[in-house]
Amino acid sequence: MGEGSGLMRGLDINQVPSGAEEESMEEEDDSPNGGPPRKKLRLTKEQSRLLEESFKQNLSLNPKQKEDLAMELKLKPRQVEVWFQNRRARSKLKHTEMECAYLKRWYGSLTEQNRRLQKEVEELRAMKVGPPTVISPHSREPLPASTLTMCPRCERVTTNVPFKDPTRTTITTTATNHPATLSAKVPIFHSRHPSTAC
DNA sequence: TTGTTAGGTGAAGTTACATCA
DNA sequence: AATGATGTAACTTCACCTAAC
Repeated sequence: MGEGSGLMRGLDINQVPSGAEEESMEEEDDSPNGGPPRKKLRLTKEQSRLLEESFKQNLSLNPKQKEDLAMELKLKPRQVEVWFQNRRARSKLKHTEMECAYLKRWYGSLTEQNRRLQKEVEELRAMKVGPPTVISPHSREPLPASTLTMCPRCERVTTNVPFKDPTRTTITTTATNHPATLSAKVPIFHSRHPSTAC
């Protein structure tokens, strides 16, 4: 349905940066299907620079902007359009790759955090001494070890409130800031206990 | 007001060519 | 010189939106 089918079929785009091609650029390529192989334009440095500059200002162009830019670059509007489409795609791909890398780091961090906490749980269990020594800031009462968690940034043990099940042995972390629901934002630690806690 | 149609556009995926190691 | 990898211009298809009717 889009302009791609039919309209642009067989419309080979060869850059002819001579100025006299404005006319010929508008007409369809007379090569039939299966005709001569399509040539591939390589944009000049200056063209790329201008396109990039324009892209920084607008991620997409309206018809007038497209026309003007094409005129300025001595390209067809369609070429400018295609360039912007591909540029947006590259931009998105890059962002996705960065997000993927971030998630991998986050996963690694969580794995490490989990490992430390498991170790701590084991240690606390092994101690088998009476009541834990951590005092709740709220009730002023000693807290069970299972309510404790550790901030991986400051390495301090903090409480995992609200506390409901004293028999629970696994330590859960609140996932309200899961990065999958964010868009490449950083940070997750300290989410439950901001400035004052650490 | 609602439904239909055509045209325009963007996203996603693919193809094909140019370039380079 | 031949070749495989890579980058990217160009293409295809689909979905969505909007204006005209």
